[in-house]
Amino acid sequence: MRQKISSATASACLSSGTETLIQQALAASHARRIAINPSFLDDEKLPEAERVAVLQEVFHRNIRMRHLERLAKFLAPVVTGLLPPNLLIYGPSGTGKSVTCLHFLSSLSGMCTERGVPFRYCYVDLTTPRSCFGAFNELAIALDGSVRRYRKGIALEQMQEMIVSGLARDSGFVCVLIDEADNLTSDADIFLTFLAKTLPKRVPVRLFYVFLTNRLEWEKNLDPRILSVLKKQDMIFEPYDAMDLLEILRLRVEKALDTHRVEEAAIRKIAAYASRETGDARKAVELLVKAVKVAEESSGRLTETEVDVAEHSLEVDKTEELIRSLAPQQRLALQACYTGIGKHKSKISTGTAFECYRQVCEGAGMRPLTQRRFSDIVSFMDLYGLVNALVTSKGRYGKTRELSSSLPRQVIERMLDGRFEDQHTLLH
DNA sequence: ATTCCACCGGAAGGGGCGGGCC
DNA sequence: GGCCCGCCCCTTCCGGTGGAAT
Repeated sequence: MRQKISSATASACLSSGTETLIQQALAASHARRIAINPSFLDDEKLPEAERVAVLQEVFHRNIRMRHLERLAKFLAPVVTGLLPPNLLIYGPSGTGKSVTCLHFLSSLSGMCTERGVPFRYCYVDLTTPRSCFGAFNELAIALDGSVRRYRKGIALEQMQEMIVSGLARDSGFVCVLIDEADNLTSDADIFLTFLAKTLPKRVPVRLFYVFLTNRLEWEKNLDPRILSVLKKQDMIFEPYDAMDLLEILRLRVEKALDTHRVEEAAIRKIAAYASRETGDARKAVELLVKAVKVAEESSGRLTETEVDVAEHSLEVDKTEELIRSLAPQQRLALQACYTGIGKHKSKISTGTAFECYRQVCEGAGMRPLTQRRFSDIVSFMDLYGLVNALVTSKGRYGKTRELSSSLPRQVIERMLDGRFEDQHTLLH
């Protein structure tokens, strides 16, 4: 019915002048536009020079000053020709570890050039988990400055030779910044031994390393011999507090948005949300972007209301994304749990949920997993907050986990309607 | 105090698969 | 390109458990 009407209006529009409609839509969206310069909301889209300029400005606003001071204390000897210690920097994601270090190293490099001290730095990004081979690959690419990737299947020794020969012609100081160093999945020891022992002996340059990690316990899993060779200094980056986040957000707002349409209270609220959660600056900017989008689609002003709406919809987006990324069996299990919870109007036991799951599997034409495995999946979903699973004892009637809902109603409805299914089947 | 339920969750082992290595 | 190792997913088995019922 609804479809009929909409197709009827559509054909009417076509005949009566689609162009007018498009113009109207454009004018309306223009009138509500807040993001004048949206690329400033996404660092990835900025050209290198602009990105550096934005960073300069961030650091001019007394953000991360203490950390810059400490970095300077450790690394400044380079300018006078002394080899600084290696650094290990801890801090949760989104606390600006990489950004601060890159900014600092770029300034340091500038000073060294002025004073005629040969210095360069390179950035090894292990954000996506890498094996030992992958790490060598990244390092080789970072050192020789090319974009090519070395072919898989080369022996590790050969990779090491390439790295050595890449540095053989160099002289002066080289700083290697290794981001997310804890992401080495296998044989981290081989990689680090090479960095700490082999490489410095075999190349004429004077090497020092800065490792970044967000796991405090990383160091404990390492071979103590490597640690002693590294002779490193430790530093900690705390999460941003609300005031820092507010400064960062204000800068973005000034650069990217129409400030007349943005209320200060809204920005404060975003900063408060983000600092209450993890103090992650990326998340704060993400929320700002969403709020701007919400505002542009509705009132055309960014106020606290838009921030609340954006916060909620971001939450929904995240859980829906999580559900979409589940393996088929996990998704069936999740569906079964919510079918069961819906049917019984209350908490259900693992046994009941498993029964539902068997039926759902039958409906979907899939072989059900064992109850043991199902139980593991429930634990997993509990861990990720997709269901609440509380272990309770019902005395003589056994011990079980009570499953209850933990998702917003609209997400459950969409899931049970099978609306996530479509995209999944399209993918396959 | 003891029994007993209904499941928890650890351990071990098999099969499949992808990535590292040559 | 092909081999092989290690990892992941899954099953099977089984001892463990908190508290209502007896």
